[in-house]
Amino acid sequence: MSQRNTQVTNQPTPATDDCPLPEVLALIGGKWSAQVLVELGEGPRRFTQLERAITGISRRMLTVSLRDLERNGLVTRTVYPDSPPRVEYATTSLIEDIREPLEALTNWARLAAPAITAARRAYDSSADSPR
Amino acid sequence: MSQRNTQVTNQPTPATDDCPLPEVLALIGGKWSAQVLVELGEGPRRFTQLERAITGISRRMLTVSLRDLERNGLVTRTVYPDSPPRVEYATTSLIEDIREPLEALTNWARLAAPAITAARRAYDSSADSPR
DNA sequence: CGGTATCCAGGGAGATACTG
DNA sequence: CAGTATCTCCCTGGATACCG
Repeated sequence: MSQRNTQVTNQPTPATDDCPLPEVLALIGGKWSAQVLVELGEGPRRFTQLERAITGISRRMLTVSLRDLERNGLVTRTVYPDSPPRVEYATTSLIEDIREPLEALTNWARLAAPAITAARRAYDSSADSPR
Repeated sequence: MSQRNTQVTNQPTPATDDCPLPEVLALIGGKWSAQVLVELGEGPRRFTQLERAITGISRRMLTVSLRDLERNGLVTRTVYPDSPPRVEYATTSLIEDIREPLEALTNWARLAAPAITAARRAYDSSADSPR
């Protein structure tokens, strides 16, 4: 008898339950995943290409991010039996449909950045003491 | 040389590429922020309203999320000097412009969910042998 | 009602070293 | 070139208790 949860949520359906937005953000919300996707959006890239394009990323985190994206079907990994070894990463068709929303978000970020900075400053100086 | 530095922002911010997508995701990429925004998108809400609408959130995390969103100028907090105390949260105009991209992402999530699940299953079963 | 304060577990992420 | 393997740090987020 696997009883779920002893919570008293007898409400029908909370509006946020069927909202998969947090799950999307979990997919690409990692520190580097978004940048990897953006870079791969330009076209297929090799490992070291990505490593050099994304400032500050380590080999490990690049690997982890790529594996994660690959696991979720967002990028493909193709190994060419060359010497030296050559591996190419590319976005899948799954990505195509979020390119535009993602670009919209990026665009929004550029426009909203000043306001956000101002809001932060105002909040930080009024809420409590600096330092 | 190829210094394309036109801004006077001498902040110690991590000078990533000129792609602010990661920063957007940092704004709303928390576990609950997105759901709070979605809920507030329906209209102004009180604290306990939010707490009950968002299944699984704790008081602390709701407070933290709201404070964070408020600090970044994405939501407002209005205290009415009533008894019992009454506090209302609402989205700011900053949010208006990302409502649509966010909804697009949500929509994409619904459509892509099966493919993602399948990709995960395939990856997990083919990557290597369990055990 | 609308929060804070405190403690604690888990994992995201960095640094470093080694490998086919 | 394209990764793994550890080890560690620290931040996020959960649980609980208390406060104005």
